[in-house]
Amino acid sequence: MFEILGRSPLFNGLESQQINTLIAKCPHQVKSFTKNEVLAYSGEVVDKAMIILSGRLQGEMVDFSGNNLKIEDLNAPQMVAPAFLYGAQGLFPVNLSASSDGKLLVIYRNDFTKLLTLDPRVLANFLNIISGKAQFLSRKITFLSFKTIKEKLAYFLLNRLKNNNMIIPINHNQKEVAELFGVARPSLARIIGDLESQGILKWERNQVTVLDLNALQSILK
Amino acid sequence: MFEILGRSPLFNGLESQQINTLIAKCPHQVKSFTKNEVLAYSGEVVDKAMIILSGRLQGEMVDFSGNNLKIEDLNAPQMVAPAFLYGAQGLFPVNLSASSDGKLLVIYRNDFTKLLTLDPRVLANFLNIISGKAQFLSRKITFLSFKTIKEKLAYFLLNRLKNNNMIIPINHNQKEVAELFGVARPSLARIIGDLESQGILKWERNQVTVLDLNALQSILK
DNA sequence: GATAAAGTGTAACAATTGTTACACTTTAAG
DNA sequence: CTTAAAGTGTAACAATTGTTACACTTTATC
Repeated sequence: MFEILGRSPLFNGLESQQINTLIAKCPHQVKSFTKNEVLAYSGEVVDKAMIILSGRLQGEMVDFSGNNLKIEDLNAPQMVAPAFLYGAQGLFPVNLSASSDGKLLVIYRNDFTKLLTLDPRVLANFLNIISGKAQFLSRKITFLSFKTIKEKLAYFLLNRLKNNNMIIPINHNQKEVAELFGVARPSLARIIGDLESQGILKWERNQVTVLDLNALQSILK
Repeated sequence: MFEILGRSPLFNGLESQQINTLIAKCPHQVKSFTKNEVLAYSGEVVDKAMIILSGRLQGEMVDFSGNNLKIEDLNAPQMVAPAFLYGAQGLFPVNLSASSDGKLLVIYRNDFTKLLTLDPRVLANFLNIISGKAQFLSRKITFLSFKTIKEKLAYFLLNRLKNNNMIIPINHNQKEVAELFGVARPSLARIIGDLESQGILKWERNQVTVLDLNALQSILK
């Protein structure tokens, strides 16, 4: 168990022995789950920290018609929904079920809070985890706020410019970039063609050359 | 100062005297700022916690052309960018400047981490603050993921259904709802009219009646 | 009750993207 | 080198939303 936990971001920087000592001071359970068992339903309160010790869980979004859409696999030593353990709306965002047999380390929220005070590294690690989630979501929102493919493409390219080097390596084909943007591949190709026609950029298979940086930037005004 | 901090969510549940004791144990500065002073630029590392004691700050998004768009006012006793203090990409998401003269409580990150270990209430409060941010952002992403106005409206209405009561009070006019969705008011009205024509709902000034719940739900398949 | 303001409904047209299809080009495999 | 597979470019048409304008309805004010 402590070897697995040693690989968890929550205990980054700690040795197995140190993790052992910490966990021993903290009320916890090791809970087994069996394949297809439902561990939590969307909308339920998250009142305990859960770290996967073995096996696999899956998170499924339930739409308003009752259909399930699998959105994420969770393996050891991942922590389940860390950003929902605290906060006024700390409800499971998805249905959580088991894809296989396995084990969970379970620590109730108040006990987990105490665990965080026992070692500043664990505290900082947990703060890093949930802050990282928030920052990822923040960046995603920036991207989703762009309404046109042209804006998405401009943002994508401008974010990859380095040291005023106008040649941007791209190791995705057009289909993959389109999927990244959530748009249709031919539609993306159309916009690329438009920007090429306007002399703003030159798109090749593994690289893009920005020809008119000002024009590209002003797409995002 | 401690009266102001007593109103900060970070110190919720603590008396002024307790806050006084905690802060005294923690290296900190009280920094003054003057109107129009730039306190931080977008992209700079967030290495200290900053809590406004007096005055007002504003966060401005800088687009790629260098234009500033004011997005947020911050007053006492708010904390500046709490979700960016930890995490690998903990960079200021905006330019931060002063709208007036005022004062900030400044605590460097490592010292702030230690402060969090001194009182489990403060720790839980901070975890609540940044977890709440993540949860808010997560909900926003759900909404932004809807591509059509019909989907946005279905989600908006289904989220307001309570106790199988098909009458939903709406205390926004169409213009306000359209702004909430980030769409054009006539376009929203068009979709409302479409759904009314289909017998799915009846839209009145202060309320909406859901006439065909199944149809509304299946918009979100 | 009359008038003004605010809110709503709708039409015409423009802009953007999605979908489907297929031709062409490039890359990979044998 | 040849063939097959993958990637790209483009067209035609459909779907959705935005913009502008204005008529109509409802609400607020005097």
